[in-house]
Amino acid sequence: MNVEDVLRIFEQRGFVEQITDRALVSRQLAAPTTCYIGFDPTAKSFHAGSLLPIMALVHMQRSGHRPMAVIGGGTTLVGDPSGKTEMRPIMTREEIERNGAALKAQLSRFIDFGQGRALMVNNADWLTPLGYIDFLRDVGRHFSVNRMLAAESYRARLKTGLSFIEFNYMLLQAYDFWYLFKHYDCRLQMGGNDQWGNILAGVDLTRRLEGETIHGLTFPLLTTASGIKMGKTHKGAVWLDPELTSPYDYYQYWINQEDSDIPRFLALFTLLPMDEVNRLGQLKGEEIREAKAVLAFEATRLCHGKQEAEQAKAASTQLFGGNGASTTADAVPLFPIQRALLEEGIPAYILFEQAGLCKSRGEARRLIAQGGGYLNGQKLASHDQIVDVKDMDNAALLLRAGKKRYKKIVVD
RNA sequence: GGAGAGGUUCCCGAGUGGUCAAAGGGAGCAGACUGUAAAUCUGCCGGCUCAGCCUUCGGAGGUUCAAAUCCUCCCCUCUCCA
Repeated sequence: MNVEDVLRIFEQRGFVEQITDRALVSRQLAAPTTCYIGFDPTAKSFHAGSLLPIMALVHMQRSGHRPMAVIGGGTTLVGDPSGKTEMRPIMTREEIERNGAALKAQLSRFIDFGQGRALMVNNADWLTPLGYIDFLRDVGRHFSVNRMLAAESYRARLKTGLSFIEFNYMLLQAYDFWYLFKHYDCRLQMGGNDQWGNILAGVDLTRRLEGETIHGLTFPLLTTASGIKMGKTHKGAVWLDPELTSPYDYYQYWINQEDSDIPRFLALFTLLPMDEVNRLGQLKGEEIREAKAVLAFEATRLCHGKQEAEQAKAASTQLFGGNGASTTADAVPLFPIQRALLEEGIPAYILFEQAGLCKSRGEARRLIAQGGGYLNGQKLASHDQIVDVKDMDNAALLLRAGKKRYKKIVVD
């Protein structure tokens, strides 16, 4: 198979923060290489924050390499302290296993696991049978506590406290890398920059145990231009699971990104050729909206498929296209309500709360009082205005909270 | 194990007997301005049947007309010592 220069692709697209040795990695990647990224099964779905590593695996595969996704079923039992200020709650095995299975299915949307073109393994398989004494003798002896304490990831935790179980995390991840090298000839580990210390530990361990040099590469830790962690919104995380975050909301998440993030995000989160990325990235002023629409469409297409992406785009165009919103828009999140309730009539603020547009009735009252509540495009004058069947339009009601949040109410 | 400091509303952080649903900042929400952007300005920002009521200041008791504030016990965190 023809191997493309994936390192150059990574560099052009902004995937690289640190690299163990550029020349060596470049040489390694001249031939098909097995590489891995670890994912923590702490939830049953990935969120937008995991998209960067996922895209990295996509590029690896497209360039003729063999990506491995390692589900951290074993390491999650311990809890990675890197980049955290608090100890993470330790999860039960059942939870972790359930999550791992769901993540596997989700990753298959991005990567082809057929015919050994990519692999997915769970480190619980080799970590849980480890014996403590053997592990200490074989692996523990190669680690210098002095050096571990010097690592940024631990240094930050020294102030707030670090439990012994967390302190062991680095050894386990190092052992993973060695194990994957040994059993799958995996020679490159990638990860977020907070993983740098852990990756190096694996490289070191493998050198000591095998006398072989393997490699590491980290991605920049993405924050949006306003410094917020990637993939978070007021509603919490933006999930890749359409049940948790609808394709419409997913599309909206991307199209609402700040101007200054657009060039970077187009390179990272779409597969468009760099010529196109550069062209779109140079648009100025109002034209940036075009670039945002492309970003949103491409990102949604990668995650949910073309059809969903087109629906999300159509709904967004209708809702925000200037002609005013209408109940005919498809793909707007629905909220079913019992017919009887609507026939009786329901105060507007209660409807907003029930449809999930407001967290509490009090919030709904405030929203409407401040002029942010709309019914079928009409501003609501009073929070206790009664909404009933007579307000239906095309057998639906279109609620809007503020400028951007829509919900279509349909009869159950 | 010993000594000290501390646990406040989503986060940071004031408050040390009533005027406290609790300063200030951040985040968030809404309005204005715009381009479904940013910045800025304004308002909101525990719940409810909302000019009133109910539940909050680590947990459980107690003192008091009245407690986030005082007392007792317990849990947890941090610092120093062992």
